[in-house]
Amino acid sequence: MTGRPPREELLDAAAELFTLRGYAATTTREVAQRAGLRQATMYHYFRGKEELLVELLESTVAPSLRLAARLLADTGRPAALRLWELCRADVLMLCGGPNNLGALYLLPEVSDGERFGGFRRMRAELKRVYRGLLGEAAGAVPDRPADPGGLDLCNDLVFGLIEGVILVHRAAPQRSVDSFAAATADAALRIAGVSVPQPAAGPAAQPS
Amino acid sequence: MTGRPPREELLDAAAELFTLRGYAATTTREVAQRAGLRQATMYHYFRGKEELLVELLESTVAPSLRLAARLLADTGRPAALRLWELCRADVLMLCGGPNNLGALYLLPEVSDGERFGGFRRMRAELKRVYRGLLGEAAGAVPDRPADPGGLDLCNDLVFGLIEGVILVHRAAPQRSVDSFAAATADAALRIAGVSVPQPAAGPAAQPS
DNA sequence: ATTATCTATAGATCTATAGATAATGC
DNA sequence: ATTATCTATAGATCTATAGATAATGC
Repeated sequence: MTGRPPREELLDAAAELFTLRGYAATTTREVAQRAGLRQATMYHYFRGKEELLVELLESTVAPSLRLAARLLADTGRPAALRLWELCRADVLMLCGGPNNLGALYLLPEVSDGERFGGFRRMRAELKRVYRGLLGEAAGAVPDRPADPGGLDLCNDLVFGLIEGVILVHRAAPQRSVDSFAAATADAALRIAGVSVPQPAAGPAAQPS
Repeated sequence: MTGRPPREELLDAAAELFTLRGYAATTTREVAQRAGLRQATMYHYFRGKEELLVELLESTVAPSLRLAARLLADTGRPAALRLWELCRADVLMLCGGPNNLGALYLLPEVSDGERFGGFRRMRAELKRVYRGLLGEAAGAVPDRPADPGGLDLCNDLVFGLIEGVILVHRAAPQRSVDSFAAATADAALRIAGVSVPQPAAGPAAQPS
């Protein structure tokens, strides 16, 4: 009747509480209680509260980064299509699942000190892949783009849109994540000025 | 030598600390200290820590809401142009100023309980103005749009982009906010599928 | 023997209030 | 008289550790 391993129960409980109330506002007692354990028992599985957050962050970005690397190397298909897929997958990752895991990225604690450096480095690496695909899709040579400043700005906007969906999803969590992800990927390519590659795979609403 | 009124010093200190470290992680002692006061003196100016955040939130969104109402009523000019101006002004509001005030919108505490309801209502009203301008710009009748679902989705994406710039700005705060705001407004119209109205007023980088 | 869990608690904070004192404005 | 500020502190937490007890696996 115990269900899943206590370690996972603790991570799930932390995910829910951290995303809902924030990191500092969540107590170790609440996390343990939601996992059906006493407060001190948490320390058998984790070094401390911080380790819970580190593990949640890295476990969400890691699969996304693996997919990104795969897509970047897959030079057989058009870059615009691969960029579209990456956008879509990231929106699914950020908004899918029972908890709004993407909300962890917004916690002010994360942009702070040493302890979340690993996550931040992965996130930066992911952004670099976006930039590479964007440069290819826009027809520039990756290592010497015609307009580096414009490319960086465009990359920031696309990346900002993808991270911004966390907020949209938090405001309207009832919407179907699947079609929302496709629509967001469409929007990302529109920001980039790249035509959406695959009408069949992206049947999202095209306003106006 | 005291500089500005203590009330403002306290608000500024709170803005800096809340945006940097978060609400729950910031102590009233730190806020007061940064304002050059003792911890207890804060309670002469504010009912409590919460009131600091409420005041910061409402004082940022209120001017934005006033501008939005003005733009919505200004039916003499094209809706696309007015939408562009609103986007630009909001980005300036969210990213301008010494502190990254927009980051307050991301705090998990804000989406929580009763106490920030006033702010959330203002924000919802602002979003409704976006929707109105977007509907007009897309050529639909405001009260009976041809594709309400598509309009809502598009509105969410545009609004998400605007809020997403908070994250972009947090990641790259050194960029000129002015040109960034114009580029974001351009991107918002591109998401909406509306052509950018005024090339002279929006000299932002157009990638590719 | 090791792993998992619990109770109890030390030590450190943190918010908000109480009450004193100084400064200001009639 | 009122406003602004301070010191001191009550009361409530919260994290992490210590140490005991039960369960598990050889």
